[in-house]
Amino acid sequence: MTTAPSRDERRRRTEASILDAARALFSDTGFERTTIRGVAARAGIDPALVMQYYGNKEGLFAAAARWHVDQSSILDADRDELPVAAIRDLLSHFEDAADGKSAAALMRNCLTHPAAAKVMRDQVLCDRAATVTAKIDAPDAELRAALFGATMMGLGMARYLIELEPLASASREDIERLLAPALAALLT
Amino acid sequence: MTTAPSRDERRRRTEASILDAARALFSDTGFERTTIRGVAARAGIDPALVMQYYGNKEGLFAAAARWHVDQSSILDADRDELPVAAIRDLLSHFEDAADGKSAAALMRNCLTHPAAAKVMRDQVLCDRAATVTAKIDAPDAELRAALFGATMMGLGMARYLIELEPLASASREDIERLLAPALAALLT
DNA sequence: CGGGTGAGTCAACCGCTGTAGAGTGAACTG
DNA sequence: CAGTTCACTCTACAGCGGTTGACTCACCCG
Repeated sequence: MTTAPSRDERRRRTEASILDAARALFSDTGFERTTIRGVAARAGIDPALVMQYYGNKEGLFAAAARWHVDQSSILDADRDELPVAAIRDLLSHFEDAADGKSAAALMRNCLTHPAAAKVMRDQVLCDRAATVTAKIDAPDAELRAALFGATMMGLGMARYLIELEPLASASREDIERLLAPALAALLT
Repeated sequence: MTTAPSRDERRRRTEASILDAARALFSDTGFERTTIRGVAARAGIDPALVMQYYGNKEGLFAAAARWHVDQSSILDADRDELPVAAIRDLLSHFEDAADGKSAAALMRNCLTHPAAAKVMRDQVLCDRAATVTAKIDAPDAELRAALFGATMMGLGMARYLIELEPLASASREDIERLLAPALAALLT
């Protein structure tokens, strides 16, 4: 038998279970259809505790729906490697056990929730577009980068949120093989 | 001065103004944040009248958010014309004064509303993918068509819903010129 | 051991929103 | 002109859901 967890340990685990539950619900059913009561029930605690830790529903959402940009492999890829790097980056993001739900929660709500829309537009699309823009030397570089980003977003939504077949169950290799040339065509 | 409108005429105008108001709100703020009261206020009538005409909120949404597939120009395009035809089709759809709001309402909610998701997946993405699949003669035709559809969806969302610059204010010609080769690369 | 701190609970409030039912007055019909 | 239909309104209900404040109890510290 294990020793009883300390108070701090308990708190950390509770917060984590709240975030897990919130990510699952926000990413599956969206912000509006997710209720504090639902999150609390899934986490096995009282709704008021969620409020105590995150202030309000917006705060919970902000904590649960993030896009982890830490080490994106597109930063140190040159132009020819960019398509493959971007695809791998996106797929890894969604299939990562820890970050996947968080990314899905953000993307699921980016069309209907103001805060999610802002993060998506400013941090995800614009920042990456700037990176892409810097790497290509063609007229209309910004527009090409924006189309690049739009395509990647469409891929993520169709595969992971809408679960469009056969895209949803295709292998990473097949997606890379077919999509990379198309992305490359955007950059030249 | 004009003669007083007949009862039928009044009714038609009222229904149209309700649908207009509903499309504007559904496409701007999404299904959940749109209220029957808000629609009624915008249409200048009583909330109960909305219920009387459309039964409930779901019925109103179903009537307001549609994808008009009547004459899609991708049907009689051969493989080489497909990219340009698909782009023109999408842009026309959204920029059409009558259908644009309706299409935006559907797309805005396709990640968070079950009925919108179903229409988007089955009628828009799958049907068009089948059309595309039939026109290309390559291995992985279905997957290519799905990626094609995902890219088009990403374009629509980024340009019209997220309004990502410089994509949102780019000319149709520039988008065609840059994106068509990329789509073509998906089909070969 | 005894006071304090903080995790977690309970019960309740209250505004919003979808929805229902009765009512009203003007337009149509015979 | 009398009766009927129908567009439209008013009022009210009922449940859901975010949010709150007081409470309980176990753990930590001096």
